[in-house]
Amino acid sequence: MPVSGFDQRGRFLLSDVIQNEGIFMTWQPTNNVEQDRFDKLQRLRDAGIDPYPARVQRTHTAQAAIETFERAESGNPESPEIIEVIVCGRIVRQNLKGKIYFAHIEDGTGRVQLFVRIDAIGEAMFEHVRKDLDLGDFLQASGKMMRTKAGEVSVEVSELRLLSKALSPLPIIKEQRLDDGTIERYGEFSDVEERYRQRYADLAVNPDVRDVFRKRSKIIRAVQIFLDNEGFLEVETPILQPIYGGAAARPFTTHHNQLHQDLYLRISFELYLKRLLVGGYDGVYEIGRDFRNEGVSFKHNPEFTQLEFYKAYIDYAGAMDITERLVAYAAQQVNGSTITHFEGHEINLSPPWRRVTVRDIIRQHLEIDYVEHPTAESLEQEMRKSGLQFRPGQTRGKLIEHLLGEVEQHLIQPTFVTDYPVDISPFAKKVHGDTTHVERFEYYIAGMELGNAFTELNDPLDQEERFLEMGRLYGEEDEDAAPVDEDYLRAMRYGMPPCGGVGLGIDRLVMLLTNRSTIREVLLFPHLRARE
RNA sequence: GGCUCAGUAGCUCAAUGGCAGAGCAGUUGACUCUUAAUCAAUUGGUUGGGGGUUCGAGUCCCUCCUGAGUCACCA
Repeated sequence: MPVSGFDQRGRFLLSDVIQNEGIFMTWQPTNNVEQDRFDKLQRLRDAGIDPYPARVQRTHTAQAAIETFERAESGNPESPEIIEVIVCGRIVRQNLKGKIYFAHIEDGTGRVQLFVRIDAIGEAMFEHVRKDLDLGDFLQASGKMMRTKAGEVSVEVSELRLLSKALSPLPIIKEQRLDDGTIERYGEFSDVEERYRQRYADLAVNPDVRDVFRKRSKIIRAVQIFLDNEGFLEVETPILQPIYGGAAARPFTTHHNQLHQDLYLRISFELYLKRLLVGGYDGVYEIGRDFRNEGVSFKHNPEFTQLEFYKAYIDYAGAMDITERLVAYAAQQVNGSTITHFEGHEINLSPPWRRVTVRDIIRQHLEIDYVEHPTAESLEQEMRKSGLQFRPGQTRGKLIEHLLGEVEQHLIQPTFVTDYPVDISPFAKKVHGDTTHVERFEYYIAGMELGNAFTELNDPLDQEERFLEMGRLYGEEDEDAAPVDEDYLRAMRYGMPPCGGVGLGIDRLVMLLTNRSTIREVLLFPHLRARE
């Protein structure tokens, strides 16, 4: 029945519509592999086999089936107790050998081999096994646990059910376990773009990738446990904000239709979390997504996961203490060690970390002492003399930040860089007796900034002045200059206890602890440009 | 956004401006203990899209798309 046009759901039907069990399909096999699989699907349906049944039974995971058998075997090596199992999983390797069929199926716990004899399941079913099963299909297998002559613990299958037919082929990876226990791979799915665009396929065939995200989950859990044990309260604050702030970044904007209100996706949690200290909590933290409408790079994604924590009655030195213990704890929990290996570097995360001022670190690496250059003009001149490339006409604070950027790549071992110029740090308290610097630190590991922290400014009048000063520095039209948050100032006027606050880029921490060189490798679905 | 590099079969990759190929997977056949199974035969391509140069373009030129690296940007 040749048809083209729009169907009821608005899908355009490009070609002949195939009617299949009452389902109208617009999908067509795109190559001979898919065509073959589609033919198999039809054959199974014609034989009365549902390729996508709803009911499933499972008594054991792959791992549990093997472990249960091995326990029984070690208890009675001669005639081990009979272990009946029903296991489920995806076919990741199959091998037909005449009238027997071997397959490895994989579930979330690992792989187990199926051993299928034609005598055990009957000729009709074995014919489907011979002809209609593919790598990627999901099976349910019932049978007794046994050990093959080659010594592999397997399920001797008495009943086999198809759970899900895979119409598109997963990229095949063959593996060989070498004598030393390492696994050698033959063939791979390594095209970076396709791996990110089809992360499901990447995860399905690359166990290393699955491990990264298991570790990511563990890291976040470790951070939560650590902070909970330190007496912090985990909270959630608005992602949709009428006024963005707490960082210098361009926001994403959106709109609430019924309220007729423009809203911003948050660029930080800072101003909401500190309102909670005003409210009487001694310590709060939030782990969540920040959104910044800026460039994408190996360490920047438009949305990224941030940890911020604030604790009353500590200053930035106390914040450093918590930070280094937190990171070391996470490393210990996920890797079993506070030593981590990143791109050839061995990095020791054990406290205490090196502490050095912005001024000293720049002096050490670039031989420029910005204190000797009290104006932007003078500092620019000095920077030009050193052959540095930079955008002219910036504030002195921005220039100092640029200098720090030049130093960043050298900070491999964990380093707290402290005492920042006041004009780039509107939420930090000034260093006692120094009106030009604030009690702030950023911390660097493996040449990457992991986070940023201050002795939080709790003087509402100073804060208001800083807001206004920022506005003057950035200019009205600069989106990086967040609007003055009057409600935040009102909160400050009720009184906020002295406190320290820390931000930590979770994605970068995951990069560090999993030895991945780009943020995209630790994001399940990194942002990519849409394909046309 | 600038610069550099890359895009060839489902996957991983070859191909001096001269017949678009291999391995894996797939298909057909053999095999009742395989495990990168093996053996025999075999299908599969708009070489990212469009344009140009040339007798002839995967290859050279222009342009667009996508990605990677790098710079710029990024409290």
